[in-house]
Amino acid sequence: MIRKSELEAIIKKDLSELWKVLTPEDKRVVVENFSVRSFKKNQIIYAENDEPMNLWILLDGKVKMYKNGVGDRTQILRLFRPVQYFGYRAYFAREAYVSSVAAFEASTLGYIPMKIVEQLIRKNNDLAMFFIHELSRNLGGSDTKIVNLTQKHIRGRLAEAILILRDNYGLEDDNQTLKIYMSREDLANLSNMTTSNAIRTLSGFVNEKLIVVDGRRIKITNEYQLRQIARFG
Amino acid sequence: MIRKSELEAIIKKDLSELWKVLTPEDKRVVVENFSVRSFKKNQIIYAENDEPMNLWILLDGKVKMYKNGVGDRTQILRLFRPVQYFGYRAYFAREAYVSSVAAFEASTLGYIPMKIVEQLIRKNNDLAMFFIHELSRNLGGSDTKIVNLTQKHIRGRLAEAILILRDNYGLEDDNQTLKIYMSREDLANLSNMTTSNAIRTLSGFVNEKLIVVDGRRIKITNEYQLRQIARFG
DNA sequence: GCTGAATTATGTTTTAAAACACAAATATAC
DNA sequence: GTATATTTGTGTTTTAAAACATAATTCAGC
Repeated sequence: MIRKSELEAIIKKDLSELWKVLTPEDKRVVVENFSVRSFKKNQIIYAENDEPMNLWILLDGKVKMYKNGVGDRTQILRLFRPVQYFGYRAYFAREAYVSSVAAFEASTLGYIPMKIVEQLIRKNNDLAMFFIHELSRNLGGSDTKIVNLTQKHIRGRLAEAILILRDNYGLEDDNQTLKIYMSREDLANLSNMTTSNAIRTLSGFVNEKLIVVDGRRIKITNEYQLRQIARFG
Repeated sequence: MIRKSELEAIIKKDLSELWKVLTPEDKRVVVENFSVRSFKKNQIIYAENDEPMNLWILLDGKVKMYKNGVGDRTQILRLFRPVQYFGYRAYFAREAYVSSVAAFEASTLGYIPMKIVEQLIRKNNDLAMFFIHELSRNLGGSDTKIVNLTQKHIRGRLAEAILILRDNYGLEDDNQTLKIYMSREDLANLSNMTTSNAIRTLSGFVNEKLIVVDGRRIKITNEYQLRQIARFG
């Protein structure tokens, strides 16, 4: 159990983007209704068809949003890093979740009942604009992803996935190594291909000296060329 | 030029969903800033990379939102019918349009500067919730589309496209014929395939007696089977 | 440390869909 | 009403990616 003062410190520090638009009264409501929960690696946070109850806030760790399609295949739709918010879309749409969310690695999450969030939104326009902005950016990304995943070839899709990982999670101190270490299968599910093809194409990039791979560690050595492949591949 | 009283009548009738959440003062602002414009068949309403200026309202006709990808290929992302709203996403995301919108057939559209809409939203929470709801539903649809277009086979994608057209534009009085008459190319662009494959697959459905085709007229004769193909194809 | 499971790797075969080619039918322009 | 362009329709070839098969390697549990 976390003490209330400690909790308030976490919220203030990590929710800054949201926090700064809240009134003192709003802040009190958030603190009263905020909970923290830890998830193990691969643990599911919520699943497709579940009823949306909470606004989730990733405080520490890495999380993937994905959707299961036809015949065992999985598509990773979005990746989250601290401090990002999810779980609100289905609630606002008044429908069940259309995707699942699971932890990539051991992660800490905060959550607030969506009913509380909705009450706050109905009184605070800046908060409403925050969600409008988030939803709008996600929708643009989703529309762009449709075209990338359907029209680009395998090499282009994988190159793009690698660059997305770089943009999302950043690089280690060497300024080259991706800060996320994911399985070939996840890499495949992110870029709409089979695991074998992810492995094969990744090896291709290594042969072409675009990247250096050591287990799950990916080091980008020729970003320019990788970007070319992502654009036209 | 349309008279103000006439304009107000159009707005009240067609914008009802939005209209009913507006205060008298909001309504006055909408009427003052509302314009109407006609578009010919295939005319572009706005294009990718344009700066978003207006909230568009389709009053009459049919409109497609699409995105050009690699090598001439086009993906139709969404279809609109009266009275639906678009053009606001990019403005809220503070980015240029990532897709284009064009008229399928001769259409009439209303538009309001997004600056005005934003001012209204900042004062009216119900209006904010309206856009949150719209964005949320679109985002769910877009995420689902990603999986459908990447994982289903050609037959499944086309079957689904036909059912989407049915849900979007409804049926003629015979309760079987789609109320939209689109080219094989548009049908292909909607379901992520080449025009030849759209033609070929459509012929296949005719042979299997799932549909009857007469030029651009599509009559659904075996909806159950079509739905099966859409689900598992 | 050993054992079984999961992950990574690579070669081969199969297949779905694109690309190409060309003809027929419609639609559009003059 | 004729000419031209566009759309529709089919057959054939090519190709990108999946499916299948089988090791090698790494990881996790006991």
